[in-house]
Amino acid sequence: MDHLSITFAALADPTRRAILARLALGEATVGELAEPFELRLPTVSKHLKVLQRAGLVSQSRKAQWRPCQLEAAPLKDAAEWTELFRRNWEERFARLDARLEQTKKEARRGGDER
Amino acid sequence: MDHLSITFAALADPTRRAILARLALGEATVGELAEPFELRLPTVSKHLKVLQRAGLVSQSRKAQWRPCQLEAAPLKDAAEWTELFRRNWEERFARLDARLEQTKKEARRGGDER
DNA sequence: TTGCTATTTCGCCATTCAGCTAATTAGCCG
DNA sequence: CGGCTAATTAGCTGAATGGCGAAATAGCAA
Repeated sequence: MDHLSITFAALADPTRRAILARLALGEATVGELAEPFELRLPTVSKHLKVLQRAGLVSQSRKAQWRPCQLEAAPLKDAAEWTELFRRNWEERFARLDARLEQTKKEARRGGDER
Repeated sequence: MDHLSITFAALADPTRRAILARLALGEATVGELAEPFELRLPTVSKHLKVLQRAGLVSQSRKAQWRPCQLEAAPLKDAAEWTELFRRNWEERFARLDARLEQTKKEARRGGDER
């Protein structure tokens, strides 16, 4: 699987997006991350593994805790893809729109030349 | 499932992103979309349904053809979420970084006042 | 060592998903 | 009508996913 697909897949879950939002406020342990959701630890642990596979989260060690930290790089890639795509398309759309406008104008002032 | 999750999930497949890219060039029938991939029609049809559920593609009818068209609105939502998140986080990161810089400076010039 | 806490790994189950083939529907044309 | 093409639906598979509880691991503390 390509990087972009893995990133989008990781973002395609509200729980995982909430985890990311929480991590944006600063490091947190797995337990701390689990607390606001009504989810068992193993479940959260699995979500974290998905996020790590996407490179969105990294984990360090402090005694028996494994604090998680946000990593923004893949998010940047995803944002870039989406933005670029959208911009390209809107440009194209604008050009198409202009052409239709033009055609309409020609039709109004002449009818069937061309 | 929420809108954003559905959109991200739809984007989390290279085939579907390729279909969107093709549609950015203009309308296409299901057969035309299927051709460049080595995929059977029903498979492409299923991908299209996922894209439609996400509101990324709309389908009209022309005789026995069902030309597909790109719809950009959900992409905008996804881009916005990602960009906003990233920007927020980078701001926060910059602030944290500045604070660390500050702490380092204080440590250098004094040691343990606080 | 024993015990306590934090976290992961291991199975298990139900659901979803990407792919296929075969069959069905929809619409044209002769 | 009958035949042709386009596309969808139905039904199947294997793989992945999200949830769980139970067991294993890692590290501190007494």
